[in-house]
Amino acid sequence: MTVDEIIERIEHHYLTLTDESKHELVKVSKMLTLDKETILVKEGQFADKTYFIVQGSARAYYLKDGKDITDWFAFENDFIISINSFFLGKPSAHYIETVEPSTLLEVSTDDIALFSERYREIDKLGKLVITKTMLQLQQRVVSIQFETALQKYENLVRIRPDITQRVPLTHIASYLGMTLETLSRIRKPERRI
Amino acid sequence: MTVDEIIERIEHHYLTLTDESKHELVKVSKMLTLDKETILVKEGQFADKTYFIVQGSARAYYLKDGKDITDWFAFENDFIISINSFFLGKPSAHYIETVEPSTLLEVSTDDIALFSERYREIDKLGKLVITKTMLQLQQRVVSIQFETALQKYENLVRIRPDITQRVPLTHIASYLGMTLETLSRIRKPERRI
DNA sequence: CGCCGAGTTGAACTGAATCAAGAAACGTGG
DNA sequence: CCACGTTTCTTGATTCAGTTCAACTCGGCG
Repeated sequence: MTVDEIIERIEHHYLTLTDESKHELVKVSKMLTLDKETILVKEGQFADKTYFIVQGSARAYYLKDGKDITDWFAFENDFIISINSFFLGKPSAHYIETVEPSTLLEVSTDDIALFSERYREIDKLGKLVITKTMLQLQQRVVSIQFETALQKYENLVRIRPDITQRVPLTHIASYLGMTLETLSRIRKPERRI
Repeated sequence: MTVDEIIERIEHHYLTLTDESKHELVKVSKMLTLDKETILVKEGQFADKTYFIVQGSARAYYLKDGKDITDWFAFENDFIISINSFFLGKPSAHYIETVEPSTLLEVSTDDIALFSERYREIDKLGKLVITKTMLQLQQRVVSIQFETALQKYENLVRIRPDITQRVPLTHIASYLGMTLETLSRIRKPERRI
């Protein structure tokens, strides 16, 4: 898969870009093929890259009292960045790593900023990504707050049925805000197949 | 306070607008003075207005099994909308009402959409508001997920010390995802003053 | 002055956490 | 291709934070 084809996929999933901005994007985009568990961003680092997931998956996580807490998953056609580093210019509070062997598109944050100023559609693309993220977070707040462990798990599986095949349960448990033991117990009754 | 002055306040808190876009905004903005507990948006309604809070406060809430659950507060210089209606064009899942007697600026969503296309700064203003909301939601997920009831309450009070003076405890409790009884118990030990 | 909604307090209950073992799956080298 | 060690997941017993249900207090308002 070429960078051009990937940009087309971004257009397909988000919005159409002008030829000029697309051309500029292609020039600064780098395709990466990585093993699983490859760290893209470390805590404390200024996250100066934005990643688009072509194939595979990644997660953002942080350490809370030594425990690894996942707080975002990204799959095919998702973007992933360290949001507080990107938007607040602060050192990243998160690590970001691939979960599966993955193909990613990497663009430097500086280029994104430059192109957002220069090309309105790139700015709109950013706005669209942020909007989707915001709506997803909103849903997540509701889900965390008033659903039982089982409901939260079922919700996640409904939205992303293949997640249990692709991501270790530990990460799913911490993402859902429960212990691995609880997740295991919840899953048991429905482990047909 | 005039509409012009309010627009200046928006500029001060968000970003500078061009004279032209400001002028257009003033033309379509309406100032409202409302009693407390005035409903601005009803569930099921297409939320076709955006509100900026000049003075006072408002909240977005929904009914879950008949119970009133607050999921957003807005105070001076905040915007408040029904996000799923605004961004997904769906009927609102939320009610929005004033909490205190309030002064609001009202702009129709159609005008916002029009101006966002026409004036780049308006689009950027929207992006900025969404970005801030996203970051706040992100923080909230972390807070809900791994903090005790006491820590969540203390966090909220740290960010917004006057909230307990301005908003009934029932709303604060549901916003924090706990019962009123729990909130009451938590507050007791520190109810000095 | 008495009522009513908001907040408080108490006692029993419960969903999930914690701590502690085990079982299964996985991959690495012989 | 199998044995061994490591990591991932499961299961069990106990504990605990927060819920639920119920009664009570307080302050404001008609």
